[in-house]
Amino acid sequence: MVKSIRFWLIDLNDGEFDGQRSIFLWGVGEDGRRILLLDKDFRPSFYLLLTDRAKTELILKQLADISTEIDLIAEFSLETKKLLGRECPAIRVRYSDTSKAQRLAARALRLKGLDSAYELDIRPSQLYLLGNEVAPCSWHEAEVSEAAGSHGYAVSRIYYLHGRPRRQNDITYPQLRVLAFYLVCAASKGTPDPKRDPILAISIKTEKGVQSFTAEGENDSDVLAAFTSAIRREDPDIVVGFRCNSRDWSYLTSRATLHGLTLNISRAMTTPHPSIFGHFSVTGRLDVDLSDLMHDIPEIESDTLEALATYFGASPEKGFLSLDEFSISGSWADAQRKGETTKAAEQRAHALYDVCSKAMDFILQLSSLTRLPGDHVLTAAVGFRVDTYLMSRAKMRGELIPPREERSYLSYAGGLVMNPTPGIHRQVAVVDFRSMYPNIMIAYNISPETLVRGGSSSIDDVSVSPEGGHKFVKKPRGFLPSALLDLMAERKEVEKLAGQVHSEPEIRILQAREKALKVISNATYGYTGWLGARWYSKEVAESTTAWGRSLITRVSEIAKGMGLLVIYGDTDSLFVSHDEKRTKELLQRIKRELAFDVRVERIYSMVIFTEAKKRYAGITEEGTIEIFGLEAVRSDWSAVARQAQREILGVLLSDKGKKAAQAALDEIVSNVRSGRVPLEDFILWKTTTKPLSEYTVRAPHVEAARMLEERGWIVKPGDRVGYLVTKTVKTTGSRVSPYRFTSVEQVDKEYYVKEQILPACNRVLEVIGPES
DNA sequence: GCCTGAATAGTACCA
DNA sequence: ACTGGTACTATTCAGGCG
Repeated sequence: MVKSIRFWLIDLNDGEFDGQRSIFLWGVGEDGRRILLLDKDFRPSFYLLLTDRAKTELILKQLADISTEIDLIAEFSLETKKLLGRECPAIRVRYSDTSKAQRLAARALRLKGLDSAYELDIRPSQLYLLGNEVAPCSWHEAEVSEAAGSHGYAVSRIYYLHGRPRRQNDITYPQLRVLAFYLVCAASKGTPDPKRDPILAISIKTEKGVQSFTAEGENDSDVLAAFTSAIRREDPDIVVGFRCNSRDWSYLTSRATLHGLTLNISRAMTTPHPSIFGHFSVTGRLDVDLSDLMHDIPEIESDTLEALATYFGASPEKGFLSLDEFSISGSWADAQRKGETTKAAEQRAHALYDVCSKAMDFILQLSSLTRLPGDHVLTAAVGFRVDTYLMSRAKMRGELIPPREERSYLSYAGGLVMNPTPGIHRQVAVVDFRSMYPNIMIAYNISPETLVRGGSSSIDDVSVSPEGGHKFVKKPRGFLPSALLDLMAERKEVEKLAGQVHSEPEIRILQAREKALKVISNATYGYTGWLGARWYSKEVAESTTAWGRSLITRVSEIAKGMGLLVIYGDTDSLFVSHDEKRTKELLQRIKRELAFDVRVERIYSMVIFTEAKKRYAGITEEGTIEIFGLEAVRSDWSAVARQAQREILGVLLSDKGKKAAQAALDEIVSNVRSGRVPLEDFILWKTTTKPLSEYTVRAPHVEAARMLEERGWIVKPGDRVGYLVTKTVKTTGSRVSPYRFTSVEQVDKEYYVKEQILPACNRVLEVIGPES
């Protein structure tokens, strides 16, 4: 019996059911039941571009012959598609077997009258999302008939789909079950090694509360078994960890293999398996690694769970209990240590749970917007998010999706950065363009297919970019501008809605939706200059920045023409001398003459510039100090130097004069020399960007990392290395030492005074006149 | 071999 | 692993000097 149901799509994959290839859609029904919907009728397809229409019949026959030869079940049909805006005939090939389809394409492209294959580089489950009105983390309506039994899957119903599900315009989501987990491993010699070091504890947090499984002695097989059954019992929709993709899942799998156990925790009773974007897939559930979230939040300085939790206000009231795996090893038999460690792990599982519930709206909205499944969307880099979003738009418009191509790097000019006027300035307005690059792309219709190659077009029909002289047709609206317009229009609408709605979950969801829209529209310009982009176009990227440079230059000229002082400018912002009346006039003139939206982003009652670009500090009228680019906000400077510079800036910006600042500096220096500073404040943190063996110079942080490696620590690209400069006199080599093996007595304080504190502070003090 | 200034490597910032 | 523009430190290297 066929009936209509509503469901929310959690995850999807393609696999086999009853010996038949099917798309598996894992969802939550309106009644809260966890369900599996099977689409047995979906066949992915790719396209072959037809260059010679007269040969169609012949080509179709040849294609059929090849398929028979390679034993591929395929259907062919002639369709009219668009390629970069131009209509063109294409042969659609519906196929059942991906690798055979690739073989068919390889041979087909040798035939006369065919040119390039499209959409063969996209996975079937992704094609399913793109080609239909189906989106992850969204509500759908579908016609289904119920299958008997649950076939061993962890769902309460299985349905066969009749036709495709249809996405509904509803941004809410059902009550989802979340399970957060945190792993503590023994670390007998540096970084825990799954071959050697057992898992000492796993803490999990669900709606019901916190629970821990701890190893008896060195045997963690019970821990693994308890964790497995806990997941099956709790049946979460979302499994949340921290570094679970880069560490926990493979650690768990390795330990399980060692004990001959199986971590069959997915809804298909399979084990977590590595998938695309360096991600682990737990079929039917969303595996969310919250460490990925930090790439989206630059405000979080250190890349730790504790910093993430603090940012989201999810830390325990009295702070986290310390958890140093290195020191636990060997003392696990001690009941008190064991208890403390377990408590610390529980705090972290709890914090992850809370962070997840606060970040969930954004993750789900981003997934639903881009159509990247909820567990991929955080792991996928910004470029892939834009890529997927554009792919779904292309599909809906009958546009062929361009393949990802190998390209060589070509540089182009970016934003304009002006030389600042050094010194202290009072009453300064920062005027900036709102969403400059997206608006430029819309205004000049900049897109790969609106670009005119060759010079035949009439000058009235095109916009010509400054400097590069690239031409873009004014009509019809381009692919990227139309995407940006939609994104910005929806953003405005969502903003408006958020202002009208007052109930708590709805407001949060709307704000998250807005953030997702913003992320995609802001990244689109950069995306066009990215070699990996399907819609890569250097001309598009460089024209966008060229118009940007021209705009900011004109703003600067207008300001100067009005007798305002232009103190600094970078890309889309301009610092000008401020008084109420003339700033207002400036804005009006810009709007009138340039037809772009500008606003006063900030008014500083005082701002300090050195001679350097991209580095300044200001104080607002409310007394908030903001620092950009200077040492005080650089994570690779020591805390002593950063704090010192911050303090000096504080004195100067509260108008206490240079002498007072100098006095404050003297005190800081003597305090450091007299030795009342903790070790942590001297640590220098730097990130390694590649394997240690690839470094060509003996950089300090690399030397420190090598010392760590000697002691059993594994330093991977992207890891932060903390080190100190010590007094050790060595004839050659460096004077650095990894922080966990250094005592404060070894620290070379003179280095920190002369090479850290004084340069950072003097840079600022030097630009201040003696009388200030 | 030692000193010095220029070139290069490396990182993290701003927009 | 979205872009280019930028500052800054430490290391490395080339060249002058004795």
